[in-house]
This record gives sequence, C-alpha cells and structure tokens, in this order.
Amino acid sequence: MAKQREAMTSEVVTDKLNHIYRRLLDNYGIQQWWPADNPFQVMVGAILTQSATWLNVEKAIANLKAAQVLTPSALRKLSLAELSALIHPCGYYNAKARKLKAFAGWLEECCADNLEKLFVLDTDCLRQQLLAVYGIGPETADSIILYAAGKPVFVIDTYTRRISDRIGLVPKSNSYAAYQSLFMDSLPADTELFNEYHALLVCLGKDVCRPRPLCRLCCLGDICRFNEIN
DNA sequence: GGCCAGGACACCA
DNA sequence: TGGTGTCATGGC
Repeated sequence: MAKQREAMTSEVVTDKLNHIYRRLLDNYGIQQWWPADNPFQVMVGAILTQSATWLNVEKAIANLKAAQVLTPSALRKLSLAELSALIHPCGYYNAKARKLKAFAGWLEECCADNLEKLFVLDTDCLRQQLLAVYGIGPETADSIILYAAGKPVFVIDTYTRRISDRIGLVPKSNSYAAYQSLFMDSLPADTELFNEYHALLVCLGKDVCRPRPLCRLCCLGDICRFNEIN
C-alpha cells in the first residue's frame, strides 16, 4: 500500500512537471543554454554567477576576454589582485578570484587542462571531484556537469526552489539533494530536457518569482499557489 | 536608501 | 545537522 502511494505520488509529480515544462516552453520558447563560447567559459561563468546577476557576470567575462586571459593557464599566471580587478563588476571579486585560481589549478592537476579527459569521467566521479575544489558547491558543480560536460543532472538554484514551493512540490527536506531528487526521480535522465527545464525555470524566476512579497502572477496559472492567492 | 541577484564557506551551538 | 555571518557590485 505504501509502495502504491509512493508510486502514485511520483506519477502525480511527473505529470505536474511535464505540464509545467510545456507551459514554460510555450511562454518563453527554447533557451539553448548556457550562454558561452566553449565549455571552459561555461565553467568560469558558473563560478562568477554565484549570487550575482548574469548581466554583471557578462561584464566580468568581457573583461577577461579583452585581457585575453580566459584560459586555464592564463588564469593561473594572473595574480589574485589582477584577477580581482578584471572580475570586479560581478561582486565578491576577491572571493571569486580565489575560487577561479583554485579551479584553474585543479584543472592542471587533474587533466592537464584537457576537458575531454575530464568529461569522460562518470557523472558521480566528476561531481565528487568538482565538489572537492574550493569554491565549487552543489549548484556550481551541477551547472558544470550539465552545461559544460553535457551530462544529465538537474541544477537546483534559488529560482528552482522558489518555484517548487509556489507549485506545491515539497521535497522531503530543505536540502539541495532533496530538491534535486524531486526532479530527477520524476523526469527521464535527459541532458537536453534538464538543460531546457532549468533554463526555463530561471526565465520564469527572473520574470516573476521574487521573494514572496514581490511575487507576481505567472504563466503557470492555477498550478501556482500564489496565483490562486493573488 | 533598501532590496535583490542563476552560492559557497567558515564558524558555532 | 542546521543556522548565521561574510564576501560586494550594480540595477531598479
């Protein structure tokens, strides 16, 4: 009986997630993320976007490009002060400079800057290695795995949590892993689907899903609890 | 002037 | 294990 209830619950979640995906796709269209020229830029962007708006990250990346230092070896050669100055627009520049240096150093150690070698690792192994690098937490690691390595993991960010709460998808706990299980246990492990789904959730989040007092009506209609309240 | 944005880490109880 | 402070700029 318990198993049956669990299965039904999972089906309901799957239906809900599929329904939401179609609504988001209809409303925002295909996103084709991540906005970057190559996998290394995806990885740098994933670190720089920590608690920052993408607009400011773009400025920092433009500075790195203009200085011709958007490679692992060039980042290693820069001093912390030089790197901090270049990424200044995206905030937390001292902390993020340390993170980028740690990341570039790790790339040399683990794969001699050869990302192809890195990406042949299985997902769990790659994730463990990334999480061991200073400055790379669950979300940044999963962004790298999904958008740079092209492996199917679901990225959980602030918007995903907020939207899950809005539509009544409540995980077993408030942890990153619990939210991730909510999506990964109910959707097929499909890189393209996870890529688009997360990108669309961010679109919706940027569009309407501010902290509750500022929440606005969204395209999810009656699926969204706050729309009912509003 | 205050709030918020595609987190992670260190520290503490 | 979970809560809190810190890191910081730029747009609205």
